[in-house]
This record gives sequence, structure tokens and C-alpha cells, in this order.
Amino acid sequence: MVKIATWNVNSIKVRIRNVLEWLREAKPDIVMLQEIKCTVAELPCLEIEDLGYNIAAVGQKSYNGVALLSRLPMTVEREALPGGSDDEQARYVEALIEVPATNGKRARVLRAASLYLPNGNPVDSLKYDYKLVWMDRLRQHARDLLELEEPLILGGDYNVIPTEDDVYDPVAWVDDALFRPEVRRRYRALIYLGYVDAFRALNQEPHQYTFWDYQAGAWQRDFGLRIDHLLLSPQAADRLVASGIDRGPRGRDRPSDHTPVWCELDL
DNA sequence: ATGCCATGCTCCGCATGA
Repeated sequence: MVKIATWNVNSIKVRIRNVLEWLREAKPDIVMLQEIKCTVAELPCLEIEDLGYNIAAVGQKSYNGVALLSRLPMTVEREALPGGSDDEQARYVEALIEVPATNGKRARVLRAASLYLPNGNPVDSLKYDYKLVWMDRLRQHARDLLELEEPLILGGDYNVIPTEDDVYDPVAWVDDALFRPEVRRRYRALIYLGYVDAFRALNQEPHQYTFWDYQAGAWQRDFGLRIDHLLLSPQAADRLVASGIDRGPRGRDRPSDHTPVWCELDL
């Protein structure tokens, strides 16, 4: 069984204690991190490696930054989404992970990506245009990856509220870049290529969130959003056995505003 | 109606986030 999780940590340097604690208790095999907010050189690698993880990261000073942690052997395939310019923001890293043979099952290769989709607010700015273009690029790449017909998981902070069931107050969010029709349409187009939302495949109850704003007591009032997703190729979805949202880390001291989403694959 | 909170920078207020 391979346990895979995604978590926007909102600064790995500030959050390293929380991250280490959660790695020890949740014991994921593969973790996608977003908003590490530092360069690769600044990453607290030793403490993470001490828990048995290999690290692949794409960082930048101050903002963004993504990483993959894996207890299994991992080789980096891409450090950016195809189709971008030279002044790339650090929002994508993709790797091949070797899943060894176990009791009757043959060894497999799992492709995994950690992505941090642009927020896009405010909607009348270039940031919104950048988000829409980034989503188009993601769909193109996701389509190409499906042609490989391999187990694949695209995990991360998508900054997309897929449906009205994924936000505490849909009306209040209609004009936000996380919920606008153009954004939801692009997210659906991505899903319709043939991806499965690992959480929704096994959990249908509405109002299950992965993010709660730091402000206005959003956590205490459960005013949240479901914007962190694990998307599976058919070859991975066929082997999905469990998934969930781990609310634990959001309730602790100095938390990230996001909490981990996880799934288990019987590869 | 607005800001609330948190992070990083280089600063002691501003940009960014969702």
C-alpha cells in the first residue's frame, strides 16, 4: 500500500516542526508540498531526510515553491510545466517513483507531481489571466501524460473550488478567482480528460474542506474551502482503496491555513 | 463596508495570499 498526501504548508521554514510531527504520525510514503516559500538551498533537508524521505524541490526566494518527498526511490522528470516563459514561478515538480514488488504484486513505476496553481485574485488583474493560461497549460500536459497509460497522481493546491458543495458560502464566492465560471470550467475540462478526484471518489458528503482562512475565526466556524486535490489517472484510480482529509494539523499551534489531503493506492 | 491573520522582505510598511 502506498500512502500519498498533498499539503500547502505556507512556509516550510516556519512550519518545519509541524511537518515533521505530521510525517511521524501519518507516515505517508509520498508527500506533495506547496508554498515552501524558499529556495532549494534554504530547505531543512537533513531533518526531513532523517525521517527517511528523498526530496525533490523547485524553490524560489520568498514565494511559491513546491516539493516532493518520497520514501521510495525517485527521479525528477520535470521542474516546470511545459509551455512557460523563462521567468517561471516555482509551481510544478514531477517525478517517477519506484514502487517495489510486494507479496504477489510486481514492481511498478508511479508518476507523481506536486503543483501550486496560481490564486488569480483579483480577477480584473494580470494575475487572473496568468491563472487561466496556467490552467490551459496544465490541461495540455495532463492530456499528454494520460497517453502514457501509467499510474499517475497530480496533487497539489489547485486554488479551485470545484462545486458549490466545496465552499461554506457559494454566493459569497461567486466572483472570486477560486470559484469563477472560467476557472471551474477549466478544472472540469481537466477532470473530463479522464482524471478521478481521489477524495470525492470515496467521500460524497458536502462541506469537507482543506483550507480555512486565518481570519475571522474561519477554522472555529468551519468556514472553509476544498481547494487541495489529488487527481488520479485511470491506472491509479483503479487501485484507489482509501482517501481523506486530515484536519489534525490545522488545529495545532502555528498551523498552515491548509491541511493535508491523502489517499492510499494498492499498486 | 472593511478588516480581521499570517508570511517574507528590508522594513519598521508593503506585497501576497485565498
